Parts: sequence; structure tokens; C-alpha cells
Amino acid sequence: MQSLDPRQTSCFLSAVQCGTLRAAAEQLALEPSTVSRNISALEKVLATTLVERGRLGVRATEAGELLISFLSQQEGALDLLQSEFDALAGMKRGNVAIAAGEGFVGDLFDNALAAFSLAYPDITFSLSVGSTEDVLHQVTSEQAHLGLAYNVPKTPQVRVQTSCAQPLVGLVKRGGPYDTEQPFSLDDLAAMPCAVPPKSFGIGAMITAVEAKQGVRLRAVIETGSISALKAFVRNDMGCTILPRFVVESELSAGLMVARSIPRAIFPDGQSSLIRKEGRKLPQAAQLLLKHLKSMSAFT
Amino acid sequence: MQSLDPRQTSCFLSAVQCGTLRAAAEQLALEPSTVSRNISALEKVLATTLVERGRLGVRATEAGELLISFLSQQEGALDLLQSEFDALAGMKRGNVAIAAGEGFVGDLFDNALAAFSLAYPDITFSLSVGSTEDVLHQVTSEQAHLGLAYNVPKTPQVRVQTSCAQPLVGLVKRGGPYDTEQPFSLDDLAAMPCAVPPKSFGIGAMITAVEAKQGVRLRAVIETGSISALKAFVRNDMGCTILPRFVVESELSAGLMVARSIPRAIFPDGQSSLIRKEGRKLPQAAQLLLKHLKSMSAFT
DNA sequence: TACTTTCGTTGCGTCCAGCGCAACAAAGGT
DNA sequence: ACCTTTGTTGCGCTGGACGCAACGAAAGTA
Repeated sequence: MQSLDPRQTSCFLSAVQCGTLRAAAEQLALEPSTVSRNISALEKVLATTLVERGRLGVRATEAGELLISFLSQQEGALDLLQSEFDALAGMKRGNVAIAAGEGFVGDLFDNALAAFSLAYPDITFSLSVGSTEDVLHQVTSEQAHLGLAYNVPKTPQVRVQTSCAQPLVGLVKRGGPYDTEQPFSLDDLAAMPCAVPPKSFGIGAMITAVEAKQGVRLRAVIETGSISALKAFVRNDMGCTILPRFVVESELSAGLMVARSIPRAIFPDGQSSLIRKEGRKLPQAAQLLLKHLKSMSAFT
Repeated sequence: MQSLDPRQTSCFLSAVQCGTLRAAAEQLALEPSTVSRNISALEKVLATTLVERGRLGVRATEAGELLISFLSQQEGALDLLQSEFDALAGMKRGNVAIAAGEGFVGDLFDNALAAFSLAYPDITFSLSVGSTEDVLHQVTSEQAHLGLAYNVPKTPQVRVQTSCAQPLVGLVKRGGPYDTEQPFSLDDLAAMPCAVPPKSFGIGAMITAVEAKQGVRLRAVIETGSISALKAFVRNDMGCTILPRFVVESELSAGLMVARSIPRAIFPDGQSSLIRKEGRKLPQAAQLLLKHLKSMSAFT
């Protein structure tokens, strides 16, 4: 009964993920020859070909796909084992991988992670920031334990742990030329330059849907996934952006910008959601964090 | 995300199985210092104590028990992966473990394994020979993939893949003093010396049941599980033995002995069965062999 | 109580398995 | 036709892992 050498399997996984042995070598800080040899050794141990090789790089064979799946399951099982150890020892330790829309980041740190880290100093985090699509993908592919996103589409693979209606508001510089000092009508919005997120973001998708439904087009001067850029757009009085209120709590408090509501007839309420993969057993640390994330502004 | 080094885990498993590091070292052909270091390294990687150490040796901690369980599951998953590889590649390779009553051995080789091995030269076999009880145990404890036995009792753990009614016949030397040249009555059988298998054999159990029911006792001069011995008993004209016909096909063809039928009123038909453990997923090679075994004389 | 035996551990020296480097052949791109 | 990038292989180097020896601790025995 043979067993698998972690150095060999990590070379294999990296190679099929990167697409070439040389890219894998770079990722692993090894030489291509090392990666090549380790994969060959693994193929010998398992007596099967794991990758197709060529000038265009490598691709997993069907057997390779089986091994990827096996290793993924094994990693999950090892995570579980580790968290069982942690639970057993009464220690709260581990790493939690979070994928979040950038809009959540301020809220996440201000209203959750700061206090949590104080209580559990041995728990670490991996935070990746991206679109609603990215968050969804990270959660379903088990690269992230938890996801924070806006307007997550319903999918059987994802369990919405908690969510909250979060209407979009129009954000402009207080007292600037775009500040009409009253709720925005669609005409108001259409008349001024806007900065919006792309469609892969929950907000961007919603804006696109409203444009289609209302037969109107916003003057999207800037389209970006960067919340900082959207904020900077407003801060510099270049026009208006449309975001959920919780994204800019601190800027509103500081009086840098004002939020004007938009009638529900134009923009129905969106949802901010805390998600996890359905059926995935989370390590202890992630389960602990789950409870704390409910105190975020996004969910109140 | 750490992973487990097979050298470390094998030292750990051996130590908890053997009870001392020194015994494990001996088993693994290593030095005690090596085993000690490997276990310590594993504990460091997992950040938990896996064994309690003392003058009386080592014992797994609760965390250690979790790891043992994990490694066992991993080994099972790896076996399955390997057989998936085999199936995928269309390669006919692997080892099939068979447990059989000795009576099946001739039939097994003559009518199944010879042709099968020609067609699949890379498939190997482990054959253990024993009683019906032994066969049953080997199959249910997954030491054997397939079992060949006579009069297998019904049990939910066992699936009978194929079976066939196989009446017992009286076997005597052709033309010898015990050859009455007509079917045996119970009195005939009781009057001559017999060689019979023990009760743990399907045949032996059946004989015992008939003795009880008919209120008669055979002169069991020899009781043995060795089919060769039973045949030799007849070949030397020492008396009669009682077996299913397929056990002695070649001897009958060669004219060395004759088979006289026994009325069903005395011995109801027995069953020869090909069995496997219910719910166990068989490797590809065993599944292939399964089909071929149906052509044995025992099942026609 | 004193001595013996067996346990796991640690210091130290040795060595070879696995690495990096360089060069190569093959295949796709320009 | 030439260039670039791919994966592979020969060869030399080295440090990680091993064996050996000795140690301290704990249980067994006389």
C-alpha cells in the first residue's frame, strides 16, 4: 500500500493549476526539473499518467482529474481533522479564509474582525477581495470558508447564513453641484456623471437590470470594481455613485459625502449576504467567526 | 495548509500498533531514534500530542485515535482511487483475493483461472483455502474479494452472486468391494467406512444434519478438511466419501472412481455459491473475474 | 534496597536522495 | 527560417534524515 508524497502532489497540483511546469516551478520556488521529476515520480508510484505534456504546457488527464478531486477531499478531511484536534485541545486556533466584496471590507474590520482577533489571537485570516462572482466562486470551490457579497444569486451550492435588505443610495459630495438635497429621481441620476461597478458585482448587475427595465442609461463615466475609486470619484465631486449605505458609513459620519435615497420603484432593495458552501463542514475557527460576522452593519 | 509525511505517519501507526517505539523500529527496520524523531516531527506539524510515552511504551492519545481513524479512511480512499485509475485506463491489473473451499480448487483452475490468466496476464490472485466458515469470515472481513463455498448460510452481510444446486454423491473406487453398481441407500452408506469433512465445511454440516434427522451414524473413519485426502481415501479403496460431483470431475473422467447418486430423501440438494460482501465496491479486476467464475462446473 | 532491564530521547557523524544548474530536443509562434 | 518556450535529462553538490552510541528515567527482580 503506497502513499503519496506531499512534495510530489504539490508539484502536480501546482502544475495543473498554473498550466505549465515552469510556472509551477516559479510558484513553488523550485526548478522546472524538480517539478518535472516529482510529477514523473508520482506517476510511477500511481502507475498512471496524470498530465498530458506538450509545447503548450500541461493539462490533467482524466486520471489526473481524479487525483485532484481526491487531494481536494483529503485536504478538506485534513482541515476537519485539524479542527477536531483544536476543538479537542480546547484551543481556538486556525485560519479562516474569507472572500468579500470590497464594500464589506471597512465594515468587516470595524465591526467584526477587530474585536474577534482580540478574543481569539491565534486565529488568522486569509481575505480575498473581488466581485460577487468572484466571492461565489471562491466559496463554491472551497477556497474560502465564508463569503460576503451583495445580491448573491440563489444557487443550491450556497447556503446564505444571514442576509439583510440593504437599499442602494445615491452618494454625492455634500453641498456640491450634484447635491440636490432631496431624494434622487431616475432623471436626476441619468443627468449626472456616474461611477458604477461592473456587472460581475451585485450592485453592477442590479444597475444594469434597472437600466433595462426603465429604458434609461446612466452616464457611467467610470466603471470599476474598486470601491476606493468610487469613493474618490464622489470625494472629488466628479459626480454620483450608487452603493449600499453600509459601504460608506465612516465617510458619511465624517460628513464627506451625503446619501440621498432612491425610490424603491427605481431600485428595489438589494441584499447583503454572508454565505458558505452548502454541505461543507467548517473548521471550528470559521464557525466561531460566523457568529461574530452577524454584528456587521451589512446585516443590521 | 500542511500535509502529512508518509514516513512520519507510518512510524506513528507502527508505534501505536506495536506498543513501543523499539518494537516499531524493529518492524520498520529503523532505529528507535528515527521512529522517535518522526513521531515528534508529526506532532509538531499537527501541533498536538499523538502518543503518551512512558517506560511501558506508548499509547495513542485521543488526538492520536483521531489520526489513526483519519489515516485508515485515507488508505481506503487511496485504494478506491487506485481502482478508479485501473478502471479508467482500461488496464486489467491488480490482485484478486479469493477464499475457496478446497473442493472448488480444481474446478476453479480448470474452468476459470487458466483461461482468465491467459486473457489478463497482469491480474494476480491470492487464494486461501478453507472451510465454509473460513470462506465466510474472509469475505465478510474483507480479506477476500470473492468466496467459493458450499451451503453458505444466509447472512445480510453476504451477497450470493451466483449459485447452483449441487447434489452430494457417494464416491467409491470403480469395481471395488464398495461399488454396489447402483444408487446408495442410507444403510449402504452406514455399512461402509467413510471419510468426511468436519462440520465447519458445508458438506460436513449437511452430513451431520442428515445423521441427526435419520437417526443413523456414518462410520466416519477419517474426518478431514483436505479434499486430496478424501480422494486418496477413495483411490486406495478404503471406503466411501461424500462430495458434490464437480469436486471430482477429472477423477471421474479418468475412470478412477465412480459416483453413485444418493436419494434426495436422504440428502437434499446442497448449493454451491459464489459470494461477495454486500455493499463492498470491488476493484475492477475482481469484477472481471466475477463474470468468468460463472463458467465453473460448480455453477452449471 | 540495590541492581538490572527496557523504555524514549538526544548528540554527533555520515551519506545519499533530491535539489539546482546547464544543456538539450521538440514544438509552436512570428 | 528563425526565435521562443516547453519539458526532460546528465551531473555535481549539499543538507536533511538516518544510524550509532550514550544517556536518564522508570519499572522489574533478587
